[in-house]
Amino acid sequence: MIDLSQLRDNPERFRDAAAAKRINVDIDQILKLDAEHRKLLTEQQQITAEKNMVGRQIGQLAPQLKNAVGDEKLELQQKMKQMQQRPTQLKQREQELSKLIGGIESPLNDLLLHVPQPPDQTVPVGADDSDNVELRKWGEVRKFDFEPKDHVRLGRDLGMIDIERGVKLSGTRSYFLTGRGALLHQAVLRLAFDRICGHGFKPMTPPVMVRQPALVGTGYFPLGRDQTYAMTNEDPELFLVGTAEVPLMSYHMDEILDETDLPRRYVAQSSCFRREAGTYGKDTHGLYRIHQFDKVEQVVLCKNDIIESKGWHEKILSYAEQLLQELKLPYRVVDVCTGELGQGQVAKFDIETWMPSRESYGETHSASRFYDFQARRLNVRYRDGQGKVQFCHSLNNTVIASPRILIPLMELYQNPDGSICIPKALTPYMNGMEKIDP
RNA sequence: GGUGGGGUGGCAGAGUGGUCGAAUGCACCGGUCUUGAAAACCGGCAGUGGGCUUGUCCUACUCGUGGGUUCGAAUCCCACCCCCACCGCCA
Repeated sequence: MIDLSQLRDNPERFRDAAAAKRINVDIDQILKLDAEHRKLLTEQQQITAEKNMVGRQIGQLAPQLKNAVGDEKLELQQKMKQMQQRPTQLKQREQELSKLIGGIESPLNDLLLHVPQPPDQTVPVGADDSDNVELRKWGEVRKFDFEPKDHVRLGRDLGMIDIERGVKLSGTRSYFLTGRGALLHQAVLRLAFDRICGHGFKPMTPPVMVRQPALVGTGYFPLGRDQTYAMTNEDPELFLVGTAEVPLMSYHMDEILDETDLPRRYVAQSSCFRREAGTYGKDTHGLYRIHQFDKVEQVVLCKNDIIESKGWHEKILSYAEQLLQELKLPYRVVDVCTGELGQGQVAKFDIETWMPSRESYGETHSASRFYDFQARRLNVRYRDGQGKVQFCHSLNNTVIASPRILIPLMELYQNPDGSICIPKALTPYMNGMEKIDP
């Protein structure tokens, strides 16, 4: 959620943001409704104030009336009756206004939920991923002196992946990980979890079914609703999360933290569910784009301070990089351009890992910074040193997402004989196994 | 799934129609006292929105949520959400 008073002061900034992020929202309509809303609100509040005042006077009279006798009692009764007329008159107009106000608030709130957070000044301007700016590269891209197999082939030959049976049960973009495939998947997740805990993140196991407020709060609703699986039999409706970011960020919903509690750092592994609506025919091969996967996610809640936010953004990015370096997977970091930013993101760094079968770097990580966008929607605040209540800043990044990370892992570590070496970092998590032989 | 009880400030806990946004205690902050600390005492201590005369200002809303009754609702009525206890079922 953006700050409405900021939008009033500088609507142009939000019009530009909407254009840059290609989000369709009528800023002028918001300004119009807001002005109307405040006008009616003021009128209504004046009426309510008068009504309340008379009510209070009656309240003072009531005990007197109780004790009074004879003429005095009659007099007071009459006075009371007379006084009671005024609030009744006022109430009609008050209710009229209340109806009008309600009629404005719902479309206004709906529009406000669509307004994007403006990107940070430093973000490269652009329309799509071709405008993303590469910041750095790490590692040597492996040149094969034999014909390499892709992960689907490797997975089938080594009994690690069974896509056919996954599809048989659950339809397109579904899969089984089998045998050593399932082990490798668990190993890489556990390594990631342990490493990030080592950086001071609190391990969590969150719910993956959430109610709507968590999704609205984190900014996935209303705009991303069609990407989310809904359990419509439940009342209230439950949704499967697409990332542990949703429950982790919502953990402190409607709370006021103490400044000394910040920063809050959490990590969770969760299954992630994504409908991938509108991607028919895109990335249909293998385990790149699938409906269900597992991910270790890191989130940070920090003070309302831009410098500090940026610092955390760099840090959570570096934690992911360290992990890829430990796994010796070549990657690059890109500064994602304005057109590719989500509604609430002010800046985003993606890590793309080299995937031989795609002959390109493919996105494996995404580190986002929101400033107070999510905290406003989730109402996550803290009391600062001066006792002032402020919205937190929030950030998140992938630590590892699997099986997508198995694509580079399997393809880059393959040998001419069809076997796969297991990276040193993973062997302890594979019960000492160093190689996956045919 | 069934039955019963209950949701009040950071926490505990009073309040069952009338200046109640709410007693009291704890916690917290400031002060007095003290060499210092503790104790004691004094004072402060919710959030959000609107207005303009931007003030130690006015005002509205908030006692789980949303409606209703009433001149007036934390208090009465209805619906929903949640929690607790017991029973049934169960990984």
